[in-house]
Amino acid sequence: MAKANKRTSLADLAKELGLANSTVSRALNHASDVSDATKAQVWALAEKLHYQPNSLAAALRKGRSNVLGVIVPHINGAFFPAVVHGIEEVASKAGFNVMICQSTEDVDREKKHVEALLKAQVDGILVSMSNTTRDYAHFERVRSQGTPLVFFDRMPALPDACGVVVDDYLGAYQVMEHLIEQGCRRIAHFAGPQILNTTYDRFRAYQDALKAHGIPYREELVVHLPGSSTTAGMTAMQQLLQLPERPDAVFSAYDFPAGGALQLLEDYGIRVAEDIALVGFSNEPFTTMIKPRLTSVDQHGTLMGETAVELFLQLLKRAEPLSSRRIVLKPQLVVRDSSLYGQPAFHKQA
Amino acid sequence: MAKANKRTSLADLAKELGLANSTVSRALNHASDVSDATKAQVWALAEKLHYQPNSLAAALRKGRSNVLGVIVPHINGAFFPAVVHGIEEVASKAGFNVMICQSTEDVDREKKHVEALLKAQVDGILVSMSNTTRDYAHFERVRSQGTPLVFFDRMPALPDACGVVVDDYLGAYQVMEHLIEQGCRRIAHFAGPQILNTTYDRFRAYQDALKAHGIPYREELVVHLPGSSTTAGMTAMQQLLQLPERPDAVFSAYDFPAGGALQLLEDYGIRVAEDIALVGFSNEPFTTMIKPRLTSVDQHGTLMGETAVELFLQLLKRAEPLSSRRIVLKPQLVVRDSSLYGQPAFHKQA
DNA sequence: GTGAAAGCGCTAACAA
DNA sequence: TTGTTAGCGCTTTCAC
Repeated sequence: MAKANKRTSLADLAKELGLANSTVSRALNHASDVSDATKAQVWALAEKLHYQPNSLAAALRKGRSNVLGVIVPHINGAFFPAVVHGIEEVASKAGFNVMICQSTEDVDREKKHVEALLKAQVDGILVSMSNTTRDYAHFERVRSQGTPLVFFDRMPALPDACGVVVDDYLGAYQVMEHLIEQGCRRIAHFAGPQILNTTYDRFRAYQDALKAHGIPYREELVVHLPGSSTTAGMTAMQQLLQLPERPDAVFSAYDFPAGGALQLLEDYGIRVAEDIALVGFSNEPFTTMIKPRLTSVDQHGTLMGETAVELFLQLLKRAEPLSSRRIVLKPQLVVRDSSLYGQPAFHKQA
Repeated sequence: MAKANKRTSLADLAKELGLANSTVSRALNHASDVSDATKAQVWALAEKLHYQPNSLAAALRKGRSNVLGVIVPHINGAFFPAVVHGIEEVASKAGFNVMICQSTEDVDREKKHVEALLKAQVDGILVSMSNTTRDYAHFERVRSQGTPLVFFDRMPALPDACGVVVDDYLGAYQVMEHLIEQGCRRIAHFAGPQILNTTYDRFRAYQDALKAHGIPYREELVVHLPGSSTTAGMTAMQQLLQLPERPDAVFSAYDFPAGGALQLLEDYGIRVAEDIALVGFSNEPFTTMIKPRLTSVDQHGTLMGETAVELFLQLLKRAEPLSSRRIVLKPQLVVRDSSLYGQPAFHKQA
């Protein structure tokens, strides 16, 4: 009877029912101009034969795939997974399937993913740049093809780029004001890659806040992290401890290095909070699990993802390439024990 | 000149060069039976016009998409991201693009993702089941369509299922032997969903190890976690502390609840390790950041992902549905401070 | 080494 | 309400 080796196609249904392909197509797509009887007939057979529409064929014909491509640097930690979650939530409600790709902080992969997504005829691309991305030609290509392109968190310095970011400058500035308020004056900074808007802004805020409060900027108090790992923070902290005069606070551009610093300080018998204040950035879940709990800045990852998709949906609607829109979310400073300078840390009391 | 509103197609190249579509197709695919001159010509024009092959069309025609679908319960924590990383590594080397979907522990989403992947004509599906999955009809459909299906970590109790798991039973058994060796006798267990092979096996090992060592099984020492979060562990620990006699050890089926328990114990002034041993499962990065550092079991996520893809590639080769293959990886007990019962914990010395 | 023609599975004019 | 027809962009026989 049925050919064993082949999936049933729309044409199979049509033939079996003596209907035209177009009628079956309309029936399956709940078109209004098909009799209920026919619809029922078609659907019944479709169920019976386990008919699976071929979305490739539909996409080819329609010129749109209902797929949204997403490129993230990685899915470690909690931030990008949160963004992805937000993206999926809104995208699926809007009828889009999401295709997630990791660049693993590698431009070449990023480029390859852009290519692949374009070839796969995705209806739009959401990107958070890798930290090795220097030129934006691959992004220009996307837009020149007319494919909506929305950045999130990490976006290039292009005047017409569209995207959602968090106000890293503000978040970092608040961290600094908080530390200064605590009485800290020799505040060190663990800096991230200066090529990224995010960590660049955090560094700028560090500098500006110092200046605004009449605290001299000391180059020796800034350590450029080779990565965002715990060990990177341990090495950085070690370097700071070599200084003739120890800093009284460290503002790390990421949480994990701050965690590493905390471990190292403990090894040296230096009490976090009491002897040295410590602040991270990202509000990773582990910040509440360590002692003392780590002060950090929340970036509202889920909201960012949701907003990015909404931006994409707007781009999709209008044909003109929409004047560059940059949505800026407010970060949130979350003060915990680690930054309460001079106060005995919680774990010493227990 | 060129129509502004349309991407250049293979046919455009052919027309422009006065060649047949087929020739251009062969040239682009580096076929051997095309003259080098023609190839060069075609490639030059392709570059010039920024030609992007339409992989949908190719897939439709060829009957294969070179896309591998992956469904994970979530990408929180470090385990599943590690698996995904392993998958991407091997898959991309084999020329496959990976499409990642999260079920968020929701069967309905899992089913929808299966459907979507099938419709998108993926060449195979890799799944780690959600913890709400009870029937496997949607998986049967995949295989009945002839699409290779490989499970990883969480797999259904189907005799012919193919997949890669870690030996959870062994890992848990080692945990128990370790604790018993430390002198623990009132060992509690934070149990995961018993519907999942993974957490079910961890629980079984808990029971079997007790029995093997002549330690009575006490129902009141087992708490079934409502989730794998920190707070779930705090609540569970609180429950255990209500008991007339406190346990001297807790083996948690997940790391995060163990972390939660640790926090709660600290609040109660109960010293982890010294007063009560604590062990988790998964070897999350945070386990080394807390004090005392948490003993755990590593599940080799990356290797699992790599292996899963290799299994998929094997399935793809042979036409027959390959006798069920179940690859079992050895877990690794990582002993840290938290389980050294009776010994003063590291954080008290500093 | 190249071309002509058919068709993957679906949708969308247009006609009836 | 349904059918006819054409074609999305590509690959693949089969000729030449």
